[in-house]
Amino acid sequence: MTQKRSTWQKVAVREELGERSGFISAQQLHAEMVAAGQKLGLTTVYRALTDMVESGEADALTGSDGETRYRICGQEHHHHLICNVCGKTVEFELPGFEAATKALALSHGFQEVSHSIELFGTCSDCPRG
Amino acid sequence: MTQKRSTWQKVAVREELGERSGFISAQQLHAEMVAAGQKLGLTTVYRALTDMVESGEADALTGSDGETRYRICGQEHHHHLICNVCGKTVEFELPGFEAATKALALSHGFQEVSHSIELFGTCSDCPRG
DNA sequence: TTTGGTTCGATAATGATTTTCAGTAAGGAG
DNA sequence: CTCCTTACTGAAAATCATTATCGAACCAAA
Repeated sequence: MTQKRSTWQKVAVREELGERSGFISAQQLHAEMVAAGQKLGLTTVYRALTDMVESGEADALTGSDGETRYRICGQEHHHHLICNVCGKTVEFELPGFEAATKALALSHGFQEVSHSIELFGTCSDCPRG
Repeated sequence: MTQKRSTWQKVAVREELGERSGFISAQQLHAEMVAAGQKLGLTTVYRALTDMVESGEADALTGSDGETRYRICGQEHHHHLICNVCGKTVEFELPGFEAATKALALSHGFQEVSHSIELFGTCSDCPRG
């Protein structure tokens, strides 16, 4: 059976991503790793990130510009509070909301409901616009 | 100053979009309009849709597949409940939630907060998976 | 070291969206 | 109504992120 191998490339991607607190695109992450002297291919970075998302190690977030950004995160269900300026991300939970949305969806006849909740703003470290 | 002109193409896109209850991609909308006998360019459809989003006449939603889908909607603040199968969309509001998210964001030092909330599920008209 | 996979990564391909740019047509001025 | 000015149109080319190809590199183990 196909089992995953641990390579220095994958480890490097995981570490590089782990050093950040916000979301970053595959392209950008790759560019910075190359700039830092690590020789790996863009394809590999994409593969490593995709693997991490599948295994629940990272979250993927597709922005309105069509670019997908990634971030290390825990496996528990949570949502994100994201700074528009610096990209800093805070995870949070909203007790009661899960149930409320589910009830609302059911009242409209929807089943197998999932939800996507993201809050965007400017964090205290960044100048206000 | 640059003012907008009204063309039959823009009107046609607005009408075609208005006849639908769910989100649809620019490509798909264009394909159906052409199939229906209307001769207009894909570029024009993109432009018309972008204009409508800017003017608040429509909502744009970028999915995880990188495709942007559009839908006619009112200007009041609302969220969407979307069927994964047929694309049917229901608008809803969540009284109290707006305040809750804002308070949560502020407690983390974030300001100028906006949020994105989408619920996905299978509607009563579609077979469950 | 030979074998049988898995992984790498340069490059080509894909596919949605945008840009170009020359030709078309609103819509106000006369 | 006719003439302009300039936004609009749309076919084709350009972008750009992401994915597919496929031979080379690599790992574990027999």
